[in-house]
Amino acid sequence: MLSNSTKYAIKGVLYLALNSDEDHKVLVRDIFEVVHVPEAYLAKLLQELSRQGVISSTRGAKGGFYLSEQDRKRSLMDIVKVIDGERRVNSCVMGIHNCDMDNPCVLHKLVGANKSKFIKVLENTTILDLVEGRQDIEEFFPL
Amino acid sequence: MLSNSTKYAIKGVLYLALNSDEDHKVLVRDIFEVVHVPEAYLAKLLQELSRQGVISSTRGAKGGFYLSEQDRKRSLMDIVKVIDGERRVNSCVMGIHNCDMDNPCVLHKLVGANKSKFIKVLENTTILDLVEGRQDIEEFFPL
DNA sequence: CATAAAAAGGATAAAAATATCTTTTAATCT
DNA sequence: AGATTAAAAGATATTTTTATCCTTTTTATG
Repeated sequence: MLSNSTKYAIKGVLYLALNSDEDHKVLVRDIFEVVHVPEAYLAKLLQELSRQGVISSTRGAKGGFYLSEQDRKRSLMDIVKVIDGERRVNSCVMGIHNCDMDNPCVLHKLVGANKSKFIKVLENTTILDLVEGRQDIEEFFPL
Repeated sequence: MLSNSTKYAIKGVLYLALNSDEDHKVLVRDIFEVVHVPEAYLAKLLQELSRQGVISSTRGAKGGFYLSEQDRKRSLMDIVKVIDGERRVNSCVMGIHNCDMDNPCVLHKLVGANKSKFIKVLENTTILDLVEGRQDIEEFFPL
């Protein structure tokens, strides 16, 4: 359902949520070991998230990646959409053509309810929610 | 969550459930177009299912794939396990090491309940259930 | 303004998943 | 027995995903 890339991206963003802000930018070099994602690959993922406005970054000396206050209000789904694309998430669990939430196949009836909830969770949970103790982020590390 | 291969396999088995029995074996050649899976690839998947005893087959003239009465009592999870392997299904949604249903990470708390239900559905739904109108299989074709 | 720091971008490589092709083995039917 | 049919098995090819490397551009600062 979620690609490894998306999982990596979420881990990276959670790290930023815990360790960065406008004044404390973070280098990929400092994240990748903690979250167990290859440095260059994590860089690529964060770059893409930044390009799409889901996270923030500045180049050059004293630069790095960080989360603005706005960024923290992003949902997990925002990350998923950037990395996996909307299609992957919304498409039929069974890969059946012409089948989606509105026009479900048998397997959807069986499984779709769960999937819908899963998607809603992703949509309704922000980075902030996760960090602000609504979920106990501590347990999340080491990732 | 489910690989394409597993989805293909489920489609193939459902076709067998609807169109085969001990006396009416079915050739891959007759299935693949209906379920929209490449012939040789579907053959591979069905062979594996047969080898693992989830479906039945005989070689040679009058041979083919079919579902015995026993086979029909198999759960969807049995198919998933053969094709994707147990690990893939049971492993952490987030790919976090040392995290599973018993020892869940944050994302598990968030998402795990849905996943558990999803798994239970797969475990508790047999081929027979799907075919015997407990689920309306007709809608399932064309796959 | 020079230099160093850091993300961005492009091109390539490796691995995994998906798919195909060819040969072998087993069953059935003259 | 021999011919034919069809799955099983093995080898190979393609595509997608994941990952790395190297160069370029941007920015801050001494």
